Amino acid sequence: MLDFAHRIAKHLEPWFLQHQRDLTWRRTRDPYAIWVSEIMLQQTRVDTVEAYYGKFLDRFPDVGTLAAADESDVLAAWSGLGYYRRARLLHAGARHVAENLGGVVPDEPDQLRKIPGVGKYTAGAIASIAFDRPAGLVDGNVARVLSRLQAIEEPRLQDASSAGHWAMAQKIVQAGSPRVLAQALMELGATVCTPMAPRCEGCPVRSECQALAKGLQTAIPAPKQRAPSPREDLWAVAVRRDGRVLLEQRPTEGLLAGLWCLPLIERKISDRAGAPPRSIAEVTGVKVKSVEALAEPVKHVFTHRVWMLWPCRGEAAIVDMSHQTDEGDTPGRMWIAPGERPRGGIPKVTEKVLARLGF
DNA sequence: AACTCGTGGAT
DNA sequence: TATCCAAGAGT
Repeated sequence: MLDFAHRIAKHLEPWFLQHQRDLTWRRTRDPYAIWVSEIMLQQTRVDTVEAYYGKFLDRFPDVGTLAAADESDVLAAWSGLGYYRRARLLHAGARHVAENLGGVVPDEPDQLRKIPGVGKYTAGAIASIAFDRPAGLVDGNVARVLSRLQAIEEPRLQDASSAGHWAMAQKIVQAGSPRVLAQALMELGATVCTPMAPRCEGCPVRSECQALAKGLQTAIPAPKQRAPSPREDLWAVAVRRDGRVLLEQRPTEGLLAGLWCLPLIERKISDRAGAPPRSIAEVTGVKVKSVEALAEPVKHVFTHRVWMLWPCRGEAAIVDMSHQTDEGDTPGRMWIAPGERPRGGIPKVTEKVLARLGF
């Protein structure tokens, strides 16, 4: 008589081999390429990653190339993908592997964990998927699948940090091909055992599912409540000079750290009659005259806050040309023409506002 | 341990 | 429209 983990594995392996989606990163066994895919896929949907993955690998085809690259170029390739710290950590990780490991991606989870940006999940994913090592992994999909299969109703035991899930995932991937089973657990969660309306009719392990037996498949896992996002109203100041617009680099800490945005200035309640304040007399060291509000605000929703960006236009006053450098301006400051973009990271929110302004 | 960090699709 | 949350990691 097979134990639970072996019964799951027995059903899951043939199901995955027949029903898996054709995803670009499943066409390679290059550990570096799989590593890149896992970083991109953190908290990010498959369809979104597909739009970036091939271009990124074309640009940075191996560890050495990525390690030797400038961070600004890595961020440029990541622009629009979000969670930009991932790009910096991936870059640092490539340097770690190039400098300390001879450019060879390790196959042991303990060694993988030492790579910047590689946590418990990603270490298990690279070890199992790239090297077929019996390393368990628990992401949001696996946590949901295992919670339902075992009808775990305690919220603390449902999420991906649960030690019980890690132990069970380990047992399951060891009961067959780790490479197949690790991906199969996630694929099941992504395509069948979905959060909202699980397709239990087509589930290869429905005979093992205690949640289904108890009618709890939509009650598990319990929905987690999140605090409402505060709204921030900001003036997005388009300072123009000679047909160009001013971008500035955000602070090195916090939201959109180090990325290129239009200068943003708090829009106070007292401003809301419609006019930008006279306090926008200087932006990023550039003197501004004749500030005028433009059209509707750009709404941008982050995980923990909402930005309402109110575009306004100002003409640059006489600029002190001693600020000019060979790169074109002061570090952290850039004038761009329509269609032009600086090296470095540009978040989607910047692109939204630039599009509104015709840049 | 709770919080931070982007974006977009599904419902 | 509002809400959830996705192949998480670092602090």
